[in-house]
Amino acid sequence: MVMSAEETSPDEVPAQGLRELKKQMTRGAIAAAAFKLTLEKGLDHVTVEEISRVAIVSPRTFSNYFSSKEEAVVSAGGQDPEQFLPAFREAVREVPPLEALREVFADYFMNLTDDQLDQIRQMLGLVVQYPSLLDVQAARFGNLEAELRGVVAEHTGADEETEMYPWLVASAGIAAVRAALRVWGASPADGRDKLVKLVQEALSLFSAGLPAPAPR
Amino acid sequence: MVMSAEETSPDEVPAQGLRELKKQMTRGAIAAAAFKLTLEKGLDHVTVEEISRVAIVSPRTFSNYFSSKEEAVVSAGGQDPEQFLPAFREAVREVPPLEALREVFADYFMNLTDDQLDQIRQMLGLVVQYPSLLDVQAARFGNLEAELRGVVAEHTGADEETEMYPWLVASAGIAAVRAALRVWGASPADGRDKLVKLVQEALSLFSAGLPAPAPR
DNA sequence: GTGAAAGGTTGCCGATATGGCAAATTCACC
DNA sequence: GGTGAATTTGCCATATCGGCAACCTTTCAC
Repeated sequence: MVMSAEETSPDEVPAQGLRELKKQMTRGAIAAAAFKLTLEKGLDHVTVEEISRVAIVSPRTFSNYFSSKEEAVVSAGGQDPEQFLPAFREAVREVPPLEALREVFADYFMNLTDDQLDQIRQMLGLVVQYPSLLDVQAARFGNLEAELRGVVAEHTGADEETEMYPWLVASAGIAAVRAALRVWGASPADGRDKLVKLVQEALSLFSAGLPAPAPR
Repeated sequence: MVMSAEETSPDEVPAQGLRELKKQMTRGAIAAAAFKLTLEKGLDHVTVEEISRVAIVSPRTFSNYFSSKEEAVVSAGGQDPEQFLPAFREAVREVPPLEALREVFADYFMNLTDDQLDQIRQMLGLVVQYPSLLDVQAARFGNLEAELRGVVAEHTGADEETEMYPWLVASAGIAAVRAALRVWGASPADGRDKLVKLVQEALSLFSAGLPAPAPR
């Protein structure tokens, strides 16, 4: 009989060893190079070739990982769906979906390092400056939204094809994060705590039905 | 003395005459060609050159109007921000923002022709089939969202830079439309009325704070 | 009308990007 | 250590992106 094949090592081997690790490092190196060069020289003075040179890969390899320089730049922000899904899956079993989103996102932002926060600020700047980056970022958020939607559908038993609830909840979660990031990004003095507070506030507003503010 | 210069004709001259009109026709012809060819041959078997040939313009002119074939295809869907903004501006003075969105979108979908509805269904199919089209469509929705947000901010006196409310309301409006479209698109038998009903229902759910459905 | 200015379209073309294919290299596993 | 699978790379054909200048059409003032 053959054993389960993942029993090789006791500790932290990601999935299948060196191979996967190097792939992540390559991807990270390319993304980091793209991000750094864009900050330095502006998006349109950066070419795939130069990014590849800095990341020490061939241009052909760049294409294996990203389909455009914009994608590489934006992906330097982190925030892959995998970052949130397990925690969300867990949280949604304990509390209502919107509440679960609040927990998961607050937790994520609360535990960022200072460097990561700085990077997010820089990314916000780039995204505001270059519409093409904004579009790519929107696409990334769209992917995350789709994953969240799937979890909501799975958990509540609602069919994505015929019920809007999963769509609306997932959209609300993403919208909360985006709004919080943008407003936070506008105040350079604000730190991690403020960002967390904004995210929670945004989701609370959704829970409250987005009441219209008092007219002036 | 010179008169106001727009008094030329009694009826429907769009803005500044033939020039603008021809531009819109050119844009429409390119978009229609791109859409039609994509339906017939699939996105990746369509080139800018072919689209241009069908639309009877030079490839160079294609570039003057669209920055990619994806953009041309998606823009065939209509739904430019200009379609909604005036009505929304008006409605938001009478009722709360979410309610205004409900009115405006319901009104828009209710008054579509059958041909337009068919086209929307076809576009939904393409967007589901080709992720790159989905991304471009998301970008377009993003533009509309930004315009709506501006109106909300202007009307409520909330500063987009420092307050999340305009972001959240505009996001909810777009999310409602997207969810309604997708769910509607999954049932080929449903007509205009159903779509309108879905949009209204989605916005009602937002107003109600997205209550979690009863667990099963 | 008529002529001049403004705006749109096009051809030309270089810089880049995209992605198939096969050879070369690297890693996993026995 | 050796073998098979996965990754990287070079080569290269096709396609896109846009600057520039010439050409054509509409607008506007007289």
